[in-house]
Order: sequence, then C-alpha cells, then structure tokens
Amino acid sequence: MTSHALATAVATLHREAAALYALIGREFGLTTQQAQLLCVLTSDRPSFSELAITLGCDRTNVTGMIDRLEKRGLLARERDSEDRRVNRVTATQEGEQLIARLRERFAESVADRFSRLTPEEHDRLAALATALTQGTAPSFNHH
Amino acid sequence: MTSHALATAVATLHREAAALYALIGREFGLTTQQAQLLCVLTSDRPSFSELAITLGCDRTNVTGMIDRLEKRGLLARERDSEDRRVNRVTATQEGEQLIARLRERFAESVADRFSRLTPEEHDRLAALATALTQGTAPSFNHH
DNA sequence: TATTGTTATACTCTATAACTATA
DNA sequence: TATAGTTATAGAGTATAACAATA
Repeated sequence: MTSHALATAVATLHREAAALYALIGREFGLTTQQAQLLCVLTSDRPSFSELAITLGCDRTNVTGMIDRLEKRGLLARERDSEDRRVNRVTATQEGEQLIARLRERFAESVADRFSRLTPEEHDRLAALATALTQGTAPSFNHH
Repeated sequence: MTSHALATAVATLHREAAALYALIGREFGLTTQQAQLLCVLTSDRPSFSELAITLGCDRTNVTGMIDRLEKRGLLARERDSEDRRVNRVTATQEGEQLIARLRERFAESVADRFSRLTPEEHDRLAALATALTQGTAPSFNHH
C-alpha cells in the first residue's frame, strides 16, 4: 500500500496550476494548451518532436497547434539547415511580446495564489522542483 | 518585476502531474480528463456544478463527460431528493474498483517519479499543498 | 530502413448560447 | 426571477494509421 499524501499534494498543485493556465489563457484569448505551449517555448528553437515531448502529447497534435498559432502571427516554422526533415519553432516579434506578458501574468498569478505560503515555503517549492528535474528529461516516453 | 522561480517550479510540477495523468489514463483506456475526473471523485456524491468547479471546466462539459463514463458502466446519475434540479454523480461498483486502482497507480507513479526526493521533501510538499488549500475553495471562478 | 513532420479520420474536450425543469 | 442541468454548435485537442521527404 502506497502512501497517498504525496499523490494528493501533487494532484492539488496540478489542479491549481491548470486553473491558472486556463484563467490566464482566457485573458489573452488563448486555450489552456496554447498558453502552456507559449509558456514552455524557449529560445532553443525546439523541434516539433521536442515540443511534443515537453507538452506530453503526440507529435501529430503539434502540427495543428503550431498551424493555428502561426496563423495568428505568433509563431513561425524554420527548417533545420543540418537535418532538413526537422522543423523548428520560433516566435515572431509579436509572439515574443505576448510570451513575455504571458509569463509575467503566470508568475504574478502564482505569487498571488501562493501568497499564503511564506517566502521560505516558496523557496522550498522551487528547490523541490529543481531537485525533481535535475539532470533528467521529462518522463513523457509514452509510446 | 515578479520572481519567476516559484512560477517555474509550479509549471514543472504541473507538467509532471499532467504527464502522469495522461500515462495512467492511457493504461486504463481513459483520456487524461476522465482519469482526473475519476481521481477527484469523492464519496460526497458531488453535483455536476461542483464537479465542474473542481475540474476547472464549464458545467456544460461535465454532462458529456459523465455521459461517456456512464455509458461505460463506471458512473451513474442520481437525483438529489431535496432539490430535484440537482444531479449527483456516483460510481458504480465497477467504477469504484477502477477508481481505487487508478488512485493506487497514480500514487505509485508519483512515488516513483518523485523518488529522487527524500522522505522529508515528500512531507514538505504535502505540507505545502495542505497549507495552500486550507480553508479555501479552489480559485476556479472564471465566469 | 528509420525518422520528421504531415494529413486524414474519429473521438473527446471546451465554451457560448438557448432551452427545460425545478426552485 | 434565478439556478441546475441539458442540448446544439463550433472550434480545439487527442491518438492512430498511412503518407512524403529526408537521412
């Protein structure tokens, strides 16, 4: 029998974060998934496959998601010059600005929602997340 | 300028939990949302509206989700005897068994995924989540 | 042959608006 | 009149299978 206290905690934090993504996405006229995609988009110009792994969804979904965000002028495709099969995702200037505002709003909302925790508790949470992912790729190998 | 360390931590934990829900749901032939719904279903026999708030989605979505899970013999509707407008959700015997296995697998997966954290860190995480939600309803008032 | 991204398909999730039945 | 749940609709997310281009 496994202890469920940790699982409950993780489920709680998941619901809180999901609610914030949904709320903020709505503020910007984005779906939850679009808000997430934009929030995790780094300047590394991830490939479609890498993005799928990060988002925990199938590669086939990424095509459509990027299509829609590209149509809105937020993202653009870019062929990898070394491996021409690979498509990399970059943000347009407009996309960059939106992403910055999105991240700012997410950080604000988290700070607000977690304001009943002390600064020490904030640090602990950050440290826990860092310890969790240090040196590991996300465990999304679901095929 | 808001600190982004906490936001990053919350985003990380969110992705980890979402990946586990998706992975486990798939094991049981359920979508991520169905797995979540079943995991948060308490013996309180929540109303459809309460369920929508817990899941952070619109009430109109719950009807279809329950429809599909009812069709699979996992859940059932039950009229509230005091307020006949209200529908309450209950698990069938088969549903109860699945939910128990689902929760067990989720707890196992969390324990496994978080195994690089110490027992003290597990306790801290649980305490943080408790402190976060103590005496508060989830902040899903998005209408 | 294997991999990357795409397309087609079918199903599910999502929110908005309009409806019903209860209160 | 207000609320709980439903339905219809349209759009978006999701996985599976089959495909083209590239390696």
